[in-house]
Amino acid sequence: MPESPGFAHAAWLMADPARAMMLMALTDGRARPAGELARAAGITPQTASVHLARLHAGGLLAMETQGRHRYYRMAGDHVAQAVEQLAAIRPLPQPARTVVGRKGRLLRHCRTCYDHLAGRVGVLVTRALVYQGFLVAVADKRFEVSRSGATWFSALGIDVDTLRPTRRGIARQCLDSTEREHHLAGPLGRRLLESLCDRGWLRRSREPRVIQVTPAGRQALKRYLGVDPERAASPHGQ
Amino acid sequence: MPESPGFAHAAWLMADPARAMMLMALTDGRARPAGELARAAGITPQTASVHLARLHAGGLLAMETQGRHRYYRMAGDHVAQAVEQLAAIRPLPQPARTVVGRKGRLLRHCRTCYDHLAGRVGVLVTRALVYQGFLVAVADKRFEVSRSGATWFSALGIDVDTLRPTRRGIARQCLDSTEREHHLAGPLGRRLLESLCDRGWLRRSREPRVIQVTPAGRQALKRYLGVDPERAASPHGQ
DNA sequence: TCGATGCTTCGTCCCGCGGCGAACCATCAC
DNA sequence: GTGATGGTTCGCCGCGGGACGAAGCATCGA
Repeated sequence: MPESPGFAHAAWLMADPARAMMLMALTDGRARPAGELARAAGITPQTASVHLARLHAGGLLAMETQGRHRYYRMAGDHVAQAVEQLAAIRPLPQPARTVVGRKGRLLRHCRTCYDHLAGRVGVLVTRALVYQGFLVAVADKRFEVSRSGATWFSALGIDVDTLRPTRRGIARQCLDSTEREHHLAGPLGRRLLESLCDRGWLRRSREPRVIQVTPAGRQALKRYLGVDPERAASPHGQ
Repeated sequence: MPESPGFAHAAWLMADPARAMMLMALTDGRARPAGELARAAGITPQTASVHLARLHAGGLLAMETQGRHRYYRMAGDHVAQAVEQLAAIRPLPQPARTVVGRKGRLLRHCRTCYDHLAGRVGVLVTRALVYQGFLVAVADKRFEVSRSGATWFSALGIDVDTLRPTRRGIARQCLDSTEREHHLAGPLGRRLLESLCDRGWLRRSREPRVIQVTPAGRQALKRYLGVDPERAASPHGQ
């Protein structure tokens, strides 16, 4: 009668295709009503209701009632991070490589991960910030912001000192599921994405999670960070 | 016909109790033969064989054949990270929620964990020690004490060099059950708690496990570590 | 060569869980 | 009030997959 480890339950909740689809639809951090999630998962409302109740009881989703609607959202970024971490586990590559469509390429290139920047652009930006000494990777999957980093961020209108740190600090290392390298997450990551969008350097696409780099953004990334995502080589060479 | 997201498969592999037990047995990073894992999971060898093959194909485990034995180990650090991340997701404790009274709050705030400091204060102190570079989180759930750290501890009358290391070293990372973050354990953790009590900065309460921070202690924590536990944001405040 | 050991494959049983239709409950509009 | 809409609960069905016994395959020791 070996008791199953605690993580098995959370894993079980994520394992079902319908539940996984709903979690996927919530990766942007926004809250959605149950019906919309049912449609996103391709199941009937009553089935979705059971799933959502389980995800809620399991601590994966937070729920808020508004009138006759029930809005669900991720219970926290630790859940989103678990999803990302799981997505980084890839089955042994069988002979054929999967065909990636246009949308897949766009997502790989630049997307949001919960509430911050991810994909190749997210990784390149983070890598540059570390390379320039603005961020320092420290223990416990965190980043530390250096003095020069604080100055750099303030040039973007981000006052690092006024950011409210969460339990896990102000800047976290989040494993990018497609690039298999860390990108910037946490309050600072969220604020950075916000700021880049405000400046018109990045633009949210109509497709969920897809982010576009504007021409002005491309110039700015090159100038301020020496990053040119269009020309960067793919990380996983083969 | 929505295709289920990629992470669902990895989650499914972790969701089964037997597979979870085997993964658990491999969290130390060492390789173990199939039979031993079967025993650890409490299942027959033939059942374990199927599970292990799936975990291997799914990219969670690496396999190595030696003679008639087959050794399995974690496929990489990213798998262990995913397990940890999932373990951090806890179902919301419905009944206990309302029962968390004064004593519960006190325990959450500051308590002993076996022989060392835990709770919010324990985590904040540890976080500060890492942030200041006195402790460095290294592999195998250990902390290393830096040069500056040794100096800092000696100012508290703790001679790091004379501490008798156990099998797992002198300073361990212990996952805090309420804060979901590591705090300092091991001989150094024990000694630190002892020292803070001796100086009158902390005081054991009459209730078991509860620790009180004295006014002098609050001042000292702020001065020496920049930590003010009374003002720190609530851990589970979203 | 022969038996012992470690692991896998095959065949079979059966429980758990996801799915939907129908009915029920709550809120909003009028 | 009535009807409409969003969400949940109930009941039943079907299937996927996890369990083990038995048999098969490979390697080691003598």
